[in-house]
Amino acid sequence: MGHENGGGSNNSSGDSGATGPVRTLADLARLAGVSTGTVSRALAGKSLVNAETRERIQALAREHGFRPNQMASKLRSKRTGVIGVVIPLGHEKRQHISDPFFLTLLGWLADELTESGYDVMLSRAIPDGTSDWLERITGSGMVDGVLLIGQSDQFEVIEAVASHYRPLVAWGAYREGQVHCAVGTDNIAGGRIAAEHLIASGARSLAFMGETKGIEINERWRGAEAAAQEAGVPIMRIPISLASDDMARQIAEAAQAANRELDGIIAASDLIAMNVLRCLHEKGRAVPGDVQVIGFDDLPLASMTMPPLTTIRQEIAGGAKAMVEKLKALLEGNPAESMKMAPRLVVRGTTKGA
Amino acid sequence: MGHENGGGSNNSSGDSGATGPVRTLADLARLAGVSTGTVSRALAGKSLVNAETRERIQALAREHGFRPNQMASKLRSKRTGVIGVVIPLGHEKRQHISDPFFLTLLGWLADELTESGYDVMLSRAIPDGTSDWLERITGSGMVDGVLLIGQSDQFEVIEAVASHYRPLVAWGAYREGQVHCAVGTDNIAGGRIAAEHLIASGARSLAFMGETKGIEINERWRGAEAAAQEAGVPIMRIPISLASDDMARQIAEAAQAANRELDGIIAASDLIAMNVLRCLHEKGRAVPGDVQVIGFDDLPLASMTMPPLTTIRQEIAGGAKAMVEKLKALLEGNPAESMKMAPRLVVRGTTKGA
DNA sequence: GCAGGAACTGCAAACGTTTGTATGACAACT
DNA sequence: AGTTGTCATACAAACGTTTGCAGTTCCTGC
Repeated sequence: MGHENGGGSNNSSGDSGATGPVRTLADLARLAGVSTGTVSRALAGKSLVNAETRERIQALAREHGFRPNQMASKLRSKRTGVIGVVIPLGHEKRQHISDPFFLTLLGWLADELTESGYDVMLSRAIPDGTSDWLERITGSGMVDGVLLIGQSDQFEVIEAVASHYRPLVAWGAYREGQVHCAVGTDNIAGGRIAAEHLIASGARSLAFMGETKGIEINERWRGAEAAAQEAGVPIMRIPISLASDDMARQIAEAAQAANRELDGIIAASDLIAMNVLRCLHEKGRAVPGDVQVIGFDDLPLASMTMPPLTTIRQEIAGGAKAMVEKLKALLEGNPAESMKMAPRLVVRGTTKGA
Repeated sequence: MGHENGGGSNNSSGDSGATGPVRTLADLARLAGVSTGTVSRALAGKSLVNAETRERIQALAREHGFRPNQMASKLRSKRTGVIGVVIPLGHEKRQHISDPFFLTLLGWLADELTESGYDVMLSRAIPDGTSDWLERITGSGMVDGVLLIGQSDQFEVIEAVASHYRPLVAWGAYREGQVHCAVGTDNIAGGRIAAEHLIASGARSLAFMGETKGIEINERWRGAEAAAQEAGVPIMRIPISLASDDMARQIAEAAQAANRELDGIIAASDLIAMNVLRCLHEKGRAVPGDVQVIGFDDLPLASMTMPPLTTIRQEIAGGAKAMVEKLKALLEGNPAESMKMAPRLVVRGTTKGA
């Protein structure tokens, strides 16, 4: 391990002529006096090769810092060891991965995947009206499988691709009978819980803040709307773009317009909730005194706002783990069922609690 | 373009027997009645091939949803179009990519890289005492170049690898004469500015909160310490681990121990600052009335705390852009110089301002 | 002492591209 | 008309692995 030079048996300098850098199996084979096939097997640690020879070859490889070319290996073995993680930007024009929910999920996915020995290939995809954005990734032989961070408004495209490309798991909504495997939260229930909590805490006029074009947020809206109607409480919908600079302005305008009446705000995500909080603070409205606010996601930063944010928790870490497990099942040819996780109310300081 | 069937010249159904799925250039070549070489050139859009033939082949490819196998392509052309983005976890045992600074930088890097037509391969590397963690990535022929998100405590390893592997750019510190290209903030200046601002705003007893083993944070500490000494203000150093659950506890303990005297806290990062803020709030100490707090990074979430966080801004987006540009220069064989960006004080609500 | 296995190892054929060179056709110039 | 040149395409050699199959050696049991 420690010193290598000075030992004597090594040929680190001047042996049988200038042995250039060892770049290929063939080079190493020549050095070891065996065939490339044997070297390949030895490095793969297969038992087909004599233990002693294997050790010798591995030592030689280490000494010369040799690493087999992955492209060649992958081409031949038709297995890349790479999972594509794709973020469909969908309707959002702003071309950013920087959304904290995406990043959080990505972090957990990356952890799980590397844990399982996979490499992660990150792609930001901008749907273009065809299914090309996805098939470019699935069909290139570059990845063994694909993980989708969100469905955006591309449900049909994903279905179409999944019908002929098996190893694909998406974070998002599950609709009865869909073919692609999805892991996500029960957003309708989540929306409902949020509205019910607000109403139970005394809110009498609600607003839902979020752009409802994406499937998931649309479901949250529908859940909230249903709960409000059942309770006979008025609820309005205020679309908020996710592009962060617009967001503040839009929220300000919305708050302006609906100034007095509102006393309960359901934000479609924690990110929106944080902006709402700040906006209300600037307007001098007390939270939760004048207005109660509830978020969605329970990102790490939700507990750091002032007051800490009441929110609907999605099990992001658990979901990431499930996504990877299901993908692995699919890669092995086994079926994988979609999974809908129950959302959980986390009461903190922005609602009057129960 | 529009309809293809019914024209007559196409063989989309029933022609010369069941033309199975088109998987290789050879398949397509047979269909088009040309050689694989021509198909390859046609799909690459090279001018060596007759415009008409090229169109025909491209149309055929589209029709059959053919995509050339990337592994084969990359093997042959020795160019992968992939950039490895590596997060060295270094001294931190906790194996998480989820640090918000990392994720923010990663987001920008991914945006810049995909913009330039590169794919992004994400690796979480756990340094193991050797340089293997890095060479495994650089030496595998899997990526064209490597971007390091932070140097952790692996400065020497990075230097060693960079001496024989050119296309490598790191976010982090620049030391006189280093061989690897680094892009980062002048952390010493940043630490100094933070301390000076606190002192100018009336702080008389400072604390620096952060683990100073990593190069960058160590520099921030040195800058702050120097400024404090010059002003004759006492400053203490409180190591804070970055593992988020420990963090809160450690901060609470530290605050306990140094209870009364402290009136100025320099957090080594915004994340730490947010935890400090929350902790102080729980203890009932007013910010900035009793204690002033300043962060470092200016992450998006810095403006969302209550009160909004005064911090030292690093140009993360600009830095990401620079990293990618420098990497591209290196990939083209040109030299690339390290870059040290000036930090900027952003005064918000957690200090008494000036 | 010999047949029948084990246990290893070598050989060579893929994997699916890209690309340098050769070939053929046809136009243009002398 | 012969030569030169251009253009379009075919041919075939890489790229560096993995892996089925076929040897080779050596041992075991009869």
